[in-house]
Amino acid sequence: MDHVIAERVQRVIKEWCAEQGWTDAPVCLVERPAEETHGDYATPFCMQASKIARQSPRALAEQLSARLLADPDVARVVETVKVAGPGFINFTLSSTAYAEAMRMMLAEGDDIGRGEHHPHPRVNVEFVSVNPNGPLHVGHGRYAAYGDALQRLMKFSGVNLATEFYINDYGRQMDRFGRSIAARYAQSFGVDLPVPPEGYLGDYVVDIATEARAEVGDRYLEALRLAAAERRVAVGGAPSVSVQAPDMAVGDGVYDEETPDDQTEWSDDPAVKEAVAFFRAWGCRSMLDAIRTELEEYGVEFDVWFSETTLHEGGRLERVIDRLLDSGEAYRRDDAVWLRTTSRGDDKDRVLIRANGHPTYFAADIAYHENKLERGFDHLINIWGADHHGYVPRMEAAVEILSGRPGALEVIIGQLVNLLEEGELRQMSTRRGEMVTLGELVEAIGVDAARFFLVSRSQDQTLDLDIDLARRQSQENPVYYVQYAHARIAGIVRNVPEDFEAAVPDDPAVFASPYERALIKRLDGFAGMVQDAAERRAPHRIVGYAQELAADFHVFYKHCRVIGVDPAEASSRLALCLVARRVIARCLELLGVNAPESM
RNA sequence: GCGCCUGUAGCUCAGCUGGAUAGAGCAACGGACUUCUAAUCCGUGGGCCGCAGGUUCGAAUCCUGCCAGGCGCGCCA
Repeated sequence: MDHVIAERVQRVIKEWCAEQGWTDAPVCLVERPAEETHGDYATPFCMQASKIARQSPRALAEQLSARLLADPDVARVVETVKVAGPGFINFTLSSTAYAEAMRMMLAEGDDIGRGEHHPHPRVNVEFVSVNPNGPLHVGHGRYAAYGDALQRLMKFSGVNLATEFYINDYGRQMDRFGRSIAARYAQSFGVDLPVPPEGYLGDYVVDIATEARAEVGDRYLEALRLAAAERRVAVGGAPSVSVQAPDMAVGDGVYDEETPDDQTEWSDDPAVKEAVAFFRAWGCRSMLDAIRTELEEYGVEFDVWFSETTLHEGGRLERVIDRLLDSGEAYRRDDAVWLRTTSRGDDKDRVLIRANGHPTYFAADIAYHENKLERGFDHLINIWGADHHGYVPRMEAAVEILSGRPGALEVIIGQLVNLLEEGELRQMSTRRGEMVTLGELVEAIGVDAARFFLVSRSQDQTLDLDIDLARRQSQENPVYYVQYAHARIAGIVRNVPEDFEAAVPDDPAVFASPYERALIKRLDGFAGMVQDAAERRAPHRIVGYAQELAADFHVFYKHCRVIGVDPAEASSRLALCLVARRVIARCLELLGVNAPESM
């Protein structure tokens, strides 16, 4: 309907401009006015063209509206043409336009709104990508809901796309996690081996240690006794570090390098190292299983799970760094290897290999993104939390160097979730184990409400989530409003007599009410909304659209009966219901929310 | 200090590649169920769109400055 009317109006106006001899006339926009009394469509063309025409916008509009009405193609779908306001031309649609639009939408079936599939470019969307050393928290839930809705939306709009989870299973944080589990394991045997000061103190660490003990018994007990003994010597008899959490948030400025615990480790004894390696691997597998299961229950699945460790083990890092050195994009200075990211807009060059010989996280990320490009992806989308936005310029520069073209990497920064409980801001820390997990949120309000709510706001907006409200809201959450519309339609369809057929008869009396027309117009806007939301990476628009659609349906439902009216009206309304049901179901599917048949 | 994000109704937020009288949900108040599900519908009240300039026929939207909040700025991950 949008295109049908826009094209016809634009053609007439273009012809008219040509007759006037204007070569640089402005583009004629045809849009839906915000105010319903202004008609179904409107164009501000005359205001824009009045300068060239050397006439007032209104005078121009009078001439053009007469011309438009005289055109048979326009007259078919347009009921009235009016000049209004400062010089708008407003149109209202004819009943023929509604009937034609409905026939087209009905014929599209389940594919209504689906974009044409484009095999190129191949797009990779990476999101969530956490260290597997703790449960997912609410912020991850937001990025998961956003990323998954975005990938579903982009696929539906026609993009060739695969999703990916990067497992940060390498490095110091994982070592600390391994030693935290080892300490809990040792403690379960009564050994005084405290959790490291930079370790993880959540109860789930104890659970993992318990599982490990059930599996391996006391196999690592002696090694950890040794670690406890050596450690006591190393700290010179000072009281061992309390098992209680230090009052310290993540990222409070304490440099990791200066943490003595990391420098001394527990012991150089091979048996101790082996024990720590075991608990690190055990914990990683255990957490990863838990995360995968939790995401599945949350309705989020990935095409590829990519382990950072495989980059280090396969010699990939060395290869890519050699390549960068050969090409001159990287260089050596002060015993370190640097990447010349300043050549691509970064503030300063970045270290790839530290003076101590260890690669940085950045180096691993470069190897990883090179791998994505080698796997044939043309466009890489990464969804990161706001706390990583300082990392964006160097990564964009790196991918530009790797791919040879700017813009191959698109980083979408998601803002954080502030949790409010009893009106108080709740600080979160993975290591202290003090946080609201995604699991707790889902338990409180359910998957449907959690996903619907967490994706309902623009991702670049910080989101205040009041836990108490979320708990209470379970009955009045907007998600139920949309689901209820779906269930109501399902009810109608169930109750329709067998011989009923959905169809749009050629009868001017069909779709005469404003309630039916509003619903048809809304449904007609679905395809445009999909394309727009996909291009803008804005799945929250689906939420707004779905609520508006549901509202239009509930009004229709109140005023227009389907069963028990005359046959032409009944079959046309049934057609309207079927299309509405498909579109609501599609919106909910794109959001990862259930579309219930009854409630 | 520099960079990114954000300031819109009592609350949570849409609208931001410029269009007419700025919207929704929640909260408040008043109505509507003999008929396909009342988790619904109808109505009422509620706004210097952070502030000040600029561009434009037209600015919540674009530009500049200021104010306020969040995040970031390491040879950490």
